[in-house]
Amino acid sequence: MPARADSAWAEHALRALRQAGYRRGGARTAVVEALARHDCAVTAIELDDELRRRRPAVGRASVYRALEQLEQLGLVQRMEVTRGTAGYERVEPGGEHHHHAICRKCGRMVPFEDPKLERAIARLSEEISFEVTDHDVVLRGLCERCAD
Amino acid sequence: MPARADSAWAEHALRALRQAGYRRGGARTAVVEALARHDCAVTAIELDDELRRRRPAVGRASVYRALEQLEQLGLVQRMEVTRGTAGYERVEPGGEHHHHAICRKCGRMVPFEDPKLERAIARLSEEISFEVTDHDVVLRGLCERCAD
DNA sequence: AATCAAAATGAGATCCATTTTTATTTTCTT
DNA sequence: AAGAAAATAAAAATGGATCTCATTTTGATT
Repeated sequence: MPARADSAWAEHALRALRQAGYRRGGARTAVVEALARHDCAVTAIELDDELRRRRPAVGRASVYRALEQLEQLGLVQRMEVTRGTAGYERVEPGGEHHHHAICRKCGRMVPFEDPKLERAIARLSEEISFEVTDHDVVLRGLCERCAD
Repeated sequence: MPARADSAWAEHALRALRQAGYRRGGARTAVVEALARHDCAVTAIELDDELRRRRPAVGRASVYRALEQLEQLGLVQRMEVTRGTAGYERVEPGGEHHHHAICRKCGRMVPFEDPKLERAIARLSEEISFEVTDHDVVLRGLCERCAD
């Protein structure tokens, strides 16, 4: 489980961006720092809300652009959290990562991890004629609170 | 692997709809039959294109409505195929189902199935404090053709 | 068969997350 | 300090999905 306010990840991400040839930029840095503050998936809109009121304000397009670049470098993971809106969360450098159970009623997201699942996916990725770089598992149903 | 043009599924679905209290309706039936013709995920837009030119034409809203009802009853599975667009495909009554590897370059979708993966997910679904009804696994990467 | 309330439908308007455009500012090299 | 390339913000555009509402169809009840 990732720690809250993971500034180690922020440094890691900024370093990786630099190394990938990106120049430094205030908006992108702000997005990285905002992501570091969240311990589970955030939507672009939520990030935009957080960062719009800053001085200087960060534009919506910059948020999306930064998220895309971060995803490209494998620094964040993108997933659909509700119909039509994506959530983003940081990927720990160690490689360990979690997936999510999402409640179809209230939208609550419960993270989980499972080595067996990861192993099955890893094996599978080798077998198919496809260069797999990423995977995403979502369980859907009802959370404790919403279950009848 | 589901057979092409699965009319058994269509009958199954129409029966289930009836049983769920829905009256019969031309648009919904047309959507069911269209889904039965496809052996892998189709987008709502694609279905709309197919059905719009029919006599009588099926409206876009009816396509989305039907898909939502079918999904609710567990008759079709919804998944994100590309950023911001969902794909739908029929769920076989037997319970066997497949997942997809999706190419980030060309969007090509390669279905696969894996009992080990299913088993890992089934076990997991028991363990977490969540009433899991559904799951979705997506592998992303480059397909044979697009791999450098 | 006729009636009627409820359900289903289609066309278009609308919503909303995301992307594109464009003019401006910032970064970094020379 | 100068200039080319990259980054940015604001606004407009895009596009999938949803909503509205007037009309048609369905199926239970006469």
